Amino acid sequence: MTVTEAAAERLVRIGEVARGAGVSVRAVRYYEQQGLLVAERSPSGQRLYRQDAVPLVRFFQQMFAAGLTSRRITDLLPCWDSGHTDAGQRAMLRAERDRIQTKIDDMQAALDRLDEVIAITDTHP
Amino acid sequence: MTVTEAAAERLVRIGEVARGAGVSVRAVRYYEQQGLLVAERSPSGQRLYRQDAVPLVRFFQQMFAAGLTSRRITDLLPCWDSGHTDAGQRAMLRAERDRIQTKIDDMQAALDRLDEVIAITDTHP
DNA sequence: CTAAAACCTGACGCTAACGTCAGAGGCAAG
DNA sequence: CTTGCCTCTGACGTTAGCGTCAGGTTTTAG
Repeated sequence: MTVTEAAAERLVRIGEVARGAGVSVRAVRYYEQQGLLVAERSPSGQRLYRQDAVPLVRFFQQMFAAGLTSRRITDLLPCWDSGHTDAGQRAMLRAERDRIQTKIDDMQAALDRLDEVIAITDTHP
Repeated sequence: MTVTEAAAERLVRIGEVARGAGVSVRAVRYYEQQGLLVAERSPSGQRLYRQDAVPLVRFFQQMFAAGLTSRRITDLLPCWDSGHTDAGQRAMLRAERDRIQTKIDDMQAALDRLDEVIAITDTHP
C-alpha cells in the first residue's frame, strides 16, 4: 500500500509547514540549507512541500531537543527513509542513544539536587 | 560548628582547582568573571581559593549540564550559601526545576524514538 | 486592479561557555 | 642564574540554530 500512486499529492507552501510544525519560516529554510529537507519549486521559485514535511519537521525538533546536530540528523535520515543501515550508521545510532541517556542521567541528578534545596527552603523559610 | 575559626585555611591556586574539578583554568577564570566564584589574591596577584572551591565548581558544572545559565546560578547561589530565600528565589527554583523536568521528558521521548529505530534496524538489517 | 499577505535571496546579529593565542610576570629547583 | 612551569590580563575566535532586517517578487482577497 505504499503510495506510489503519483496521485497529484497536495503540496503546501513554507508558511503552512511552519505553522503546522510550530516553528518559524526561517527555521524551515534553515533545515533545507542544512540538507534536512528537500522541496520542489513552483515555476516562480516558491518552495512546495508534501504534507509529510510537517511531521518530519516535528521530528527534527525532537532530535534537536535531544541534542543532535543537523549534521547528525542528515547522517541518520537514511535509517528512517530507507530502513537500510550500514555498520557506521548503527554505531552512530547507539552513540547518540548513549549520549542522550547520559545527559538524562546528569539532568536527573541536577534535578534531585534542586529538589533538595527546594525542600529545605520550603520547610526552613 | 561553623568553621568560623580563622584557622589559616589552606589556599590553593587556580590550576589545582581546575584539575580537582576537571575543568580548564580558563573556565575557572570565567566563573569568577561571571560572579560565580570569588578568590583572594596573593601579593603578586595570583588567585587563591579555599578547597571548597573544588566541589563548588563541580556543582556549577552540574547546573550547567542541566541548562542553567551562569546568571541564574548567581541569582540562586544565596539559596545555598545562606539557606535563606525570598519568594522570587523560590519561584526561580521551581521554574528551573520544571524546565529541567520538561527537558528530561523531551529527551526521554527522543530516546524512545531512537530505540525504536535501533530495534528495527537490528532485526531488519 | 490594488493592497495586503506571503514568499524569495542574501547577509549580518545573537547567545553562552568557554578555546586559544599573545605578551609578560612569578616561583621552586638545580 | 636560568630553566621550566604556572599564572596574569586582555581580547578575538568558535559553534548552532536560528532572529532579523533589507529590498524585491508573487499570490491572494476583495
